[in-house]
Amino acid sequence: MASSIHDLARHLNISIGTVSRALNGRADVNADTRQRVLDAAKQLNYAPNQSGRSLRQGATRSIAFMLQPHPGDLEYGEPFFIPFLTGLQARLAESGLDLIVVMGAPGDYQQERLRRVVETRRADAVVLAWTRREDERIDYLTQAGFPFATLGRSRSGGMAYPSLDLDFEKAGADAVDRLVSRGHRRIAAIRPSLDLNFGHLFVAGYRKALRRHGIEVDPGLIAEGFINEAGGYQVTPRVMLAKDRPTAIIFNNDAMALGGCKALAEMGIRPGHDIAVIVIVDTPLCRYFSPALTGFRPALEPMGKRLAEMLLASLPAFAGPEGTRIMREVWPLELIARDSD
Amino acid sequence: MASSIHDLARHLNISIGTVSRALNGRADVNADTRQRVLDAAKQLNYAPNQSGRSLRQGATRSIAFMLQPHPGDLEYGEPFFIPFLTGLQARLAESGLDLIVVMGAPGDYQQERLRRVVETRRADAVVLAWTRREDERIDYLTQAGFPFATLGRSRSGGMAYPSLDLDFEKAGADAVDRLVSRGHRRIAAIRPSLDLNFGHLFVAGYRKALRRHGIEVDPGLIAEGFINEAGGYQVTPRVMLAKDRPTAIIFNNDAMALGGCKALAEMGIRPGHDIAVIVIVDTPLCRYFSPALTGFRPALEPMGKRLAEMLLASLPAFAGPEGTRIMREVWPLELIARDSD
DNA sequence: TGTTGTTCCGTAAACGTTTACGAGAACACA
DNA sequence: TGTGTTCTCGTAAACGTTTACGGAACAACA
Repeated sequence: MASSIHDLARHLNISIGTVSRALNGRADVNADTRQRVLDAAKQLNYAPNQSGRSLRQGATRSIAFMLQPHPGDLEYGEPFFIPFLTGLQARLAESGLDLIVVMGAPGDYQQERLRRVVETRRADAVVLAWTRREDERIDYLTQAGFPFATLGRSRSGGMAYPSLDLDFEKAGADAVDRLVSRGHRRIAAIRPSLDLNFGHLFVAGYRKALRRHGIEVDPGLIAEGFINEAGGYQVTPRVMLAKDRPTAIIFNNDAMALGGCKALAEMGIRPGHDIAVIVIVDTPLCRYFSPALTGFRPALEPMGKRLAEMLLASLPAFAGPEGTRIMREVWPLELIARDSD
Repeated sequence: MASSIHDLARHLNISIGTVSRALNGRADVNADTRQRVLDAAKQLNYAPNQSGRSLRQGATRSIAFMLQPHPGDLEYGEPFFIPFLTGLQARLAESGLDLIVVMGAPGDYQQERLRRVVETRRADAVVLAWTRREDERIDYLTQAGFPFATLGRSRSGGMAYPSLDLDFEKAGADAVDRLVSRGHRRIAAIRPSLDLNFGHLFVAGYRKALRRHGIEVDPGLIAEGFINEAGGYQVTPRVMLAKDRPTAIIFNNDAMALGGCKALAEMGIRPGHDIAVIVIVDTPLCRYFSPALTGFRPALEPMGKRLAEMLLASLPAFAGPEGTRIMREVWPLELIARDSD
């Protein structure tokens, strides 16, 4: 089954050097020799051995993405990344690169897996997600001189790498603006750990907008939970027990909102009627929930494509004009108004 | 940064052969030579180049899993697999194997990507999911003699491979039993394409149980939709317009149920009050939905571990006693009774 | 004829490992 | 002293590629 370049050479009675050159489209090979090689390759079902090629070229032609279940949540994972990965893979494939996703264990913060990928040279570059405010992965990669790009910002690594993020800060502010314009002044925020940079940004925007409207930020209206259904469920009652009850809640994401709405329902509070609800990162769940939840929709697949482009531009082997090396982009989050606020 | 076995040898003034033997724990190397090598390896931050090793050994020490967004759904993907992959990766890591997930484009049915992985020898074995009733991927792999295992059954490939599946047929039947015992006789089923084997199995169990109870199967109460929120939303009204309205609906999975409940809500029908709802594959969403949805919970992470074990047992390099080669297991689905039925 | 250039191809080294083979040293034993 | 055994290590080949280099064949031109 496994036919090598030697098989082709023997079959055609030419040297392996010529076969390789023909396969790789080099100029110094006769046109019909090339054709014969190509035909034979098809006939013998030839495909280059990736290990041999990588070894010789010092490049694997593949990009690694690290996927990891939420800490504290082994039940279900993050559907968020699938469309992003689809876009990423599509663009990388255009340049002949494979995308491989390496799974990490739930708790280990990826450090070990990352080292393993880098040191055993399993990939030519890495794409990071779930960036933390201070992110040791980024420090490690910059210090090791290994190419990478991130989905999400961080303060680590001197920002000398391509990164693409969503404007969670603006979304947080927009959510507040919208609620205030509808008469709300007691607005709660349910967020994940501030260590997660998007959580930090969301709350930063939320605070800023409140102040702009002359509303004092009440710490009792901000609560932190695990970034899943259980987190929202546990934490939402806490803000509802504040002296002066909130009339609106902004949730970081769909899962937290789902858990939160469950808690509200158990307290006899109906989202969309008795309280306004907005979620920052919109998903199909928000759309099909009853009431349909107002949220901000990210363009995940285009983002995947774009980050691939930015990463490619930073790789010497693919770089275009020198000027376009490091890029940092922040994409807007589009408000989808529905029934919950 | 990248230190090779030659660097170690030069540094210690011994031959690369000895270094390699020391690193690989072979017997014919002096105890303190080994210790010196190990120390130097740590000091020089040595990690074996994966390409070199694979090339020499003819094995990559990694297993591939194919992940692919739903056809017709580029918005969000399948969180189902994350805990499964976590279990898979954990068990594989114990045997020194890496798990890589290769992303496919949404439409391409994986055939091309699969060929690519196999022919370029990027992995030593493959794990397949979303098995179809007749699955050309399985045919291809068996015919190519490439090791693999599947999450889900199929009729393809002569069953000469390890596979692990959930008992969707029994779950379908159990759901019917439960509903009948609560007085329902008009029970609808919302399913995905019958080509997806779990969809087929679920409906088979549903039909069988109905007949056992002497209830005629009404084709008007079975509807097919995309296996996502939109699918459930589109298709649910169809069964509700049957002459003799159903009093209960069984949904294939959470996303379809979410869409279906939305459609019901718009018709003024309240799940748990006006109609009973059960979903086959339970998720946290079911638990936190209002009303909480009765469903059947799979043990995803243990399943990942188990399938890894079965796959390992089928690989010559890892096989234990010869007798334990091909295994096929079907795991039960545990009913979680909640408020929706 | 001699020189120069072009086109095409073969040779061989190199990438970083693992491993079969053999050899030197040390030791045991008669 | 001679023989055999054991321990330890070095040598070199091999895995499947890519590619620098050089050479053969031929054409063009003076």
